[in-house]
Parts: sequence; C-alpha cells; structure tokens
Amino acid sequence: MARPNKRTTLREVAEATGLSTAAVSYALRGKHVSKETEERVRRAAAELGYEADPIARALASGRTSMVGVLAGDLQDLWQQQLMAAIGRELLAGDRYALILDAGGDPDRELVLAKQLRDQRVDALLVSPVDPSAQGWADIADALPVVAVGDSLSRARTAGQVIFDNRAGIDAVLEYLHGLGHRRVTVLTPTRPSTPDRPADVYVGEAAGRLGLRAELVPCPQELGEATAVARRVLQGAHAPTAVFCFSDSLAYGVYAAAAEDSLEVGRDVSVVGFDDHPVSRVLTPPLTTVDWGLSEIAAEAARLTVAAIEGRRVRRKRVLCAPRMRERGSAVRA
Amino acid sequence: MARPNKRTTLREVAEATGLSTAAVSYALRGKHVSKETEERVRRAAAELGYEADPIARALASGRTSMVGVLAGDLQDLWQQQLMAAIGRELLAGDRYALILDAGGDPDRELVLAKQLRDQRVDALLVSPVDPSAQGWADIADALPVVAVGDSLSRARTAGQVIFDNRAGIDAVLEYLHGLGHRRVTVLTPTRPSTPDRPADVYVGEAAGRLGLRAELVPCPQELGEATAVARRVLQGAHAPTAVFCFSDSLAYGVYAAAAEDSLEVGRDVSVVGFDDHPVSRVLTPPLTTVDWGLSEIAAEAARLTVAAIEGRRVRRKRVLCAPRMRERGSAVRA
DNA sequence: CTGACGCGGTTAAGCGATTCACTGATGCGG
DNA sequence: CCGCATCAGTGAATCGCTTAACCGCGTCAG
Repeated sequence: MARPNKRTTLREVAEATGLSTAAVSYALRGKHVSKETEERVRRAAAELGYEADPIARALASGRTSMVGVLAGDLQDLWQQQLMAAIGRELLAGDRYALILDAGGDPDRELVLAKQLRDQRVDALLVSPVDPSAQGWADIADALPVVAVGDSLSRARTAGQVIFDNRAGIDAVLEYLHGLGHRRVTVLTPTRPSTPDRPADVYVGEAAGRLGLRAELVPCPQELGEATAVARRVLQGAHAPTAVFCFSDSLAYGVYAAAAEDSLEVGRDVSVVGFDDHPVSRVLTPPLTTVDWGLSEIAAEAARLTVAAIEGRRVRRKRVLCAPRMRERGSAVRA
Repeated sequence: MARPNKRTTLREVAEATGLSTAAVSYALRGKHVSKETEERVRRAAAELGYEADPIARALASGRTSMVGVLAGDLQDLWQQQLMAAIGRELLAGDRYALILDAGGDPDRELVLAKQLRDQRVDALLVSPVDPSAQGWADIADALPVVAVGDSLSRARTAGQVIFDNRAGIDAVLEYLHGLGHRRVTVLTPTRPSTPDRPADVYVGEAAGRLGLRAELVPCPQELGEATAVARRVLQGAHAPTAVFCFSDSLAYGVYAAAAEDSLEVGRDVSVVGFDDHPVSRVLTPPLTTVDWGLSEIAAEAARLTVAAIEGRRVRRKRVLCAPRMRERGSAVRA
C-alpha cells in the first residue's frame, strides 16, 4: 500500500524489485529487458499502484500522449460539435485531447497554442483559427500542426482537413438557382475573419456564372445579433428571395427574424444552412443544409494527427471534404 | 536572439545577468529581491524572449495556473454551452481551462480526472459526472474539486454549484398543472446515471401534491434515439397531454417525433424543456423551458474554483441556482 | 583463437524550473 | 565600536522520469 496522498515513484518500484530506476523505466515501456524482469517489474508496479508521472515524463522525454486541440470559439455550435467529435475520436485511439478555447479572440489563439506547445502535447489540432499569423511558424516547427477548417492556410502544417467550400457554395447556389431564385443574400460569419476569404470569391464566381445576384452580408454568429442582422436583410428594400447562411447558427437567426416579422421560412423566404447541425432537422420547416460529414472529418483529423505524431511524414496531406446537400423544407421554389 | 527551435532557459537568463538561477527565479516572481535586480532580470528576460517552462515549473512546484475541466459528455448540447461559458469565464480570470471530455463514459471520468490531477492542474471543475464513485476521494484530497450539476454528490468537494432541481421541477409541474394538464410524461436523461436520482423523487412528490399523473421515461440525449422514444410516448395508448423534458435536447426529440406523426407541438401536445438552449427560441413554436442562468452558473463555478485555489477554504460552499421559467409557445392549456 | 556483437543491466547526466538553508553585507540601537 | 537582525543573493538539493553511454560476459563468425 502506498502512503496516503503520496504517489508511488519509479524509485520505489526500483527498490522493491532491487533493480535500477533505469531498468524499471525500460521495463515498463517494454524495451531492452528480459521477459523475466519485465514481468517482475510489472507485478511490483501493479502491486504498489505505480503510475508514471506524466509531468516528470514530459520534462524528461518531451513527449506526452496528449493532443492539444484548439478551438477558435467554443460558443460556436459547429465548433462544439467538431470538438466533441474530435475528442471522441482521439479518445478512441487512446490519446487524450486537451481542449482549449480561444473564446473568439484571435490574439488568444496564438497564446493558447504556445501554452499547448509548452505542455508538450504531441500534436496540435486547430479548428477555425488563422494560422497565417506571425508566430505560428515557431509552433509549427516545434510540433506537428493539423488544421481543420475551411481556409487552406499558407502556414506549414502537417496536415489539413479542409472543406471543399467551392463545391459546397456551388452546390447551394446552383440548387437555389434551380429553384428559381435570382436574388440571394449570403450571410457570412464575421468571427474567424480570414483576411482573403476565398469563400467570398467563390460566391462571386458562382453567382456570375449562374447569373444571380448574391449579396454578401457579414453577420455575427451569436443568435441575438444574427437575428438583428437577418431582420435588416429581410426587411430591406431589395429583400432577397433566399438567404444562404454560411453556418447553421446563422440560419437560426434568419428563422428567428422571420418569426418576428411573421414571415414563414419555406414560403416567404428560402433559407439554406451550411453545417447540418443536429438541431436543424427539428426546426419548422427542417433546414435545408449542407452536410460535411462531421464524423468523417473528425476521424480524418484524428488520423492525420496520429500519423503526424508517429513520424510518418505526411507531406502536408490535405483531405478535402465533399459537401452533401440535405434537401429539407426550408428552401422552396421562388 | 535565441537559437532557433530552442527555448531560452532560466539559466541563460541567469548567465546573461550574471546572477544565479535562484535569483532570477525569485526576481521573475517578484519575491525577495531588490527592485533594481528585478528590473534588470525582467529586461534580460524580455530581451531573450524567456518564458518559464510550465512543465518544469509544474514538476518543481506542483502548481500550474490551469484549471482542469471535466465534461461528462461533450456531445450534450447543454454541456457544450456550459463548457464554453466556463472556459470563457476562467480565461477572463487569466487561467487556462483544460477541457477533457469523457465522452459519456462514466468509467472514463475517473481516468481523465486522474490525468488532470497528474497534470498538476490547480483545481478540477467537473460537470455532470458522478463523483461518488470509488477513487474520487483520492482526487479530492489532492486538489480542490468543484462540481457543477444537478446532483449534490456526497463526495468531498471544495464547492458545488447545483441547480435547484426541486424548485425547477415544482415550477414546471405547477405550471403544467395550472394549464390543466393531468397526464404528464417526464423524459429523463439516461446518460449520467446518478444512482439515487433525486430528481425522480421530486417529480413523484410534486405530482402527488398536485394530483397529476407523471410517468418517468428514461431517454437518451442523442436526437435520433430521443425521437424514437418520444414517438413511442406520443403514440402510446395513454398518450400524455404534456411532455416535460429534463433537457432541451430531449425536447428537440419530442418536436421531431411530433413532426413525424403530424402532431403539432403547442396544440396537440405541450412540451417543456429544462435548459434554455439558445436554439430553443428558434423552434416553432418556441420552446417553453427553464432558464438556469448559464452565465451566472459559469461565473459562480469559476469564482468558487478560484477561491478554492487561493486557499480561502470555502467550507464546501454550495451555490443554489434558481430556475426561471421562460414561457413561450410550446406549452398550452390542455 | 580472437575480435565483434548482442544481451541485460547499471551509472549518471540531464530535463528546467523551485526552494530551503545559508553566507556576506548592511543598518542600527546600545 | 559591537552584536544582531535584515536583506539580497548563492549553492545545491530536489521534483520523477528518460536515455546515452558504458560494462562484463557469453557467442559466434572468420
């Protein structure tokens, strides 16, 4: 029995077995020792309730079995889903996911990333953050960074899971066009303010090609603010016949706005989302949206991360996620 | 300039200033040194870009400025909200929140808690988990544990933020009773399976007092499964006139079920939730639910945690959160 | 027969901080 | 002018683990 409130240390196991601490250390990691002593050590360790101290281990070896996961904004419903899925996926692979939330503050992202790096996490998994900022390079060459999000950043990452935004945007706009819509408002999130914002370009291109008028309106994700913005859009002089939201939560704002103005989504105005959040199916009418395959994304991200950790130099592997339209009731013929 | 990919160490700062590492260590933490050398050290540290290595610090001092936050199940919408709020609150107080997700597996909770303890987090904040299990005692006397949830656990915690479930349940059932409902089904979550489940008792008592028939039905939180259970409830021979859900996501299942059966929530059946998730307001009809004041809960939890860390022995302080009914359109006269 | 090698282990040097115990100066009352 | 706190700073011992280097010994190819 170990003394209360005092963990058993490697040395104690060593003394118990009459071996050196080094031998015990090796033994417990199945290296370089005879089957016999390994067994002896294991038994003693179990008996004493020994578990290696991760902090000491991290200091000495520079490794942990943890993956740092950095969320740009955990308030965001989509990121919540993503984090949950990633955490689960990693846990299934016997690695702990340390989740840190930058709370929507881009400046904080880098600080937290450093914190994670200093914690000696084996890899860093970043969700919608902007790793092009100065300083990320330091992090990227200290440990593998895997990015999952919609912007292919220029930063040197070990892997990226990116959403094929062009395909998604094309699909939605073509869909709306097919339904006869010619005046579409596109609600884009303001939060992770990517500087170049390729998505905006895609919208422009698709709109031009299809011959429809697409107005881009930046909009905060927070429901109240989104609702306010949406109302302004719906009440505007040139109110669109359809609103395409770059995230489901923005779409919720449109629903709320419509309700306040006694408009009926799916009759007076069409709405399309972009995440397929579970709740979207429950709305009235159910939200037509784009499913990116959350669980595959998470699995892919986890896979990439693990691969990067295990040294298989994934040459900046990029996985492109294909969009799948989920046609439900919120978008109708114009 | 520091050599690339190699952080500056305490010793380097010491050498640069011609002081001992001890002096530098003290200086940087504003202890025991003259104003003059402190300034000198600070300048040198800044110049060399020195930042203390948290891992080494943790090993030597046993402290970090991090709070471990353990989520029972990050898939749960309510917990997602809670984690985001707590993370934000802690960050505002200049402490990092390390979030770990047990993924709904009660066995994992303890493992992760140990992991967090071994990371030397200054305190542990646990959301809906069951800290009565064997083994939690070890953790509780290694560091302060603050619990936030609805069951007042018997475990020795440094503080608890608990929801006044009795009050909430009374309020809802009285409300439904007032609307003329006499047959109510109560959907309770199966996931964090608290053994004694005081909530069930409260329901029984309130029902008895009010003279209404309340049937408890355990139900998974996951939307698909919840929908299935809800359908069974709604189609049953003795279908209730109202469904009281112990979480908003369960209520979403009822909405989905109703839609599938062409029932209209707020006309054919009344529904009441229990979280006030932001999305609930967007449903049609908007969900009548109970607001527990998420941000206050988070703030209170953070406050308690910080207090516990700073040694002010909060004698198992308990903060009770009062429920506030949000009457919206989903519950109507029977 | 000999030198190289593998095996099972040990020694000891870190990893990068914190902190206790101690040393010289200094300041000060007596 | 002396003894005694006080204060700034130093040395060295941790904290608990990893890992490179080394060592004696039996084996085996050459």
